[in-house]
Amino acid sequence: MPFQIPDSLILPALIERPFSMHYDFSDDDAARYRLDEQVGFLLRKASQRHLSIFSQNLSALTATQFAALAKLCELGPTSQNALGRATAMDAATIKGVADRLRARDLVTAEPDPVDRRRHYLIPTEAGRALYAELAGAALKISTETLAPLSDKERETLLSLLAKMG
Amino acid sequence: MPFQIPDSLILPALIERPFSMHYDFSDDDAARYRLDEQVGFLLRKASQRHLSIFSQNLSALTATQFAALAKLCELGPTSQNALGRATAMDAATIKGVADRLRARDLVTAEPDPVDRRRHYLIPTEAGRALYAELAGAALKISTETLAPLSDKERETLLSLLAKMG
DNA sequence: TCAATACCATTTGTATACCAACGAATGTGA
DNA sequence: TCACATTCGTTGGTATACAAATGGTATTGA
Repeated sequence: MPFQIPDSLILPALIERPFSMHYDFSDDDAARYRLDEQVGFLLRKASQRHLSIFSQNLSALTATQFAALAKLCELGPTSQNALGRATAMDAATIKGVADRLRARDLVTAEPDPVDRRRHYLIPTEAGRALYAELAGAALKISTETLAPLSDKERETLLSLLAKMG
Repeated sequence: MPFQIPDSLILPALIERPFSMHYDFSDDDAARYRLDEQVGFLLRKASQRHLSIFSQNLSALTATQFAALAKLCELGPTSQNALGRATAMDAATIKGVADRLRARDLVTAEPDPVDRRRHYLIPTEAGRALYAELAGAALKISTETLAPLSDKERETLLSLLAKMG
């Protein structure tokens, strides 16, 4: 690690500020901000890496489509919006995902006899078979995503992510 | 928490399998798979929450646009693709982001005198001013995203995410 | 019962995100 | 010098993701 000249010697911001600032931060935020250390950037990069591993190991479906199919197989017949809530997709997003799953005959829609607004989504035989066939690969993808971490670190990461909600 | 009937009593999968499987997993992967425990799903949900906090606290730019502008202010004049690499965006993505920043006069493009393929991206005065103005909010967003965690947990999470690449 | 409210599914519009392909320019090695 | 590969920026296509608006339906409360 080479010697780092501190920002305070490089950036004249702290000197050239005769008046008080309009926000609540004591130091020069622009100088302190490091993109590579922000949690949002690290989350985005980790997600990108995961999705890359996913598509390499499971090309039949996207990660989102697999999530919807898996949850639907887990829950059984579910309305479209309810499936969206269970998979963290808003109504507009789950619509597109469900459409693409239906176009491939992995899912069908049945009108709800009680509530005429609703349509149940139901996995087809082909959908259940594909899920059963791919579940192993999906588990392997999770393992591979966490491969850089030790067993204890994996557990820690998952619990911290869950805690962040 | 009401009593939960264990899956083994509901799902006949473990009983109804007379032959060996075609893949390497000893148990019924489809029955073992829980979307809510997979790292990819947890990463997606954490990112969603972060982006929601971001847009609530900083509506002038998207998180991606702010990331590109911040990195450009940090690096100085940079070719478009190089900025994309520095911010984890591929060539097609950074193109759109740079176009939108240029449309708002936060960034300009200058031809590279040595390499006629390249254009330098350079933050304008307005771009630097906006970055300086918003950097504090961006730091606050990171803090708020990590708010459910203790100080020690925050540090742990960031280092584990960084370790995952 | 009826009006206000909430929910369901859909549509439109914008913004990432990535793949694949492309022409132009640059770099390389023999 | 010249074929080859690489890089740069762009384009077209597909797939999330979310905001906002809409029409239809259901629920609720006075």
